Amino acid sequence: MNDSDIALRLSAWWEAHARDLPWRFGRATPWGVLVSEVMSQQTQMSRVVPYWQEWMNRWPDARALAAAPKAEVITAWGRLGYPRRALRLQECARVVSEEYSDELPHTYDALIALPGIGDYTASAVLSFAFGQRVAVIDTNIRRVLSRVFTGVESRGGSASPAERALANRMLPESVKRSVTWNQSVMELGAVICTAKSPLCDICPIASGCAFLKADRPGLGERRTRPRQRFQGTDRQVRGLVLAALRELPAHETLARKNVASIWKDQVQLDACIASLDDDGLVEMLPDGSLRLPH
DNA sequence: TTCCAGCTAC
DNA sequence: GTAGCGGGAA
Repeated sequence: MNDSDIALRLSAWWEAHARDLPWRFGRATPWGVLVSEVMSQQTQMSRVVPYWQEWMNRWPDARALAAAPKAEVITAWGRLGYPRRALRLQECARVVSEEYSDELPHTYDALIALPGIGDYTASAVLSFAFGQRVAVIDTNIRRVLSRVFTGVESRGGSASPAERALANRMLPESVKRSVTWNQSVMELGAVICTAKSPLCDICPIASGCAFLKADRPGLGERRTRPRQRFQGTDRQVRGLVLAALRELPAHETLARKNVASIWKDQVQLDACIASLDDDGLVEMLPDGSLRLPH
């Protein structure tokens, strides 16, 4: 199977099996696509769908999100994780509505300059929302291209120059095909060519895969840096603090004694509250009570 | 345990 | 280059 065959098979597989996500198939505005990408950073799409529906229903465009109270934005982010993304998305909305007349810019340089938008998200918006020919490089595409064309697992950390070169080399010349390529390679990585248990039996390009041909060397070995434990970490404590604040009726504050009961270790708790305050996710009042920012 | 459509600050 | 950042699911 040559490169062209692989692209054709993937394209056919995409047509038949693409998940019916609500921001796909031209049903979302460019802003809606961007929101879906930000919500999907380090987060499974299946978890994103209900949040995205609710979010876009409430704030259909950048202008609407820019005008929303911070507390509502943080609350609406719910349990998606990495709540700083919510604040950055709102900052992004502010820039887009004020500097770009509520229309997302169409260039990589302008997109990547927006808060919370990095290389992946900028490229994804250009390809998926604007139909431009750009190599999209995320964890799925890195894994799939590396396996299929190099026969080895991609490594953790940021994409290497070799991986970027590979992604650019394999990107079809045709603008339209390049978009389908990005979509289908990423989708294959998400549902077939997964990290730990790839379903090679039902993979449409198994017969052209160097990784399978080599008997899947190194499958299951740890490729990323060891994860920080969650129990007892600042991340858990920050999550507990925010969860407590989200439960409050709008505009209410959490009294100091209730704040203290969130976590046993008061030193760690205070440090976490300070970092949340730094991030702009909470506000500390002089009397020691706490609330979501306005 | 690892991984998940990453970004940012250091 | 890498630590820190949530929370859920396999």
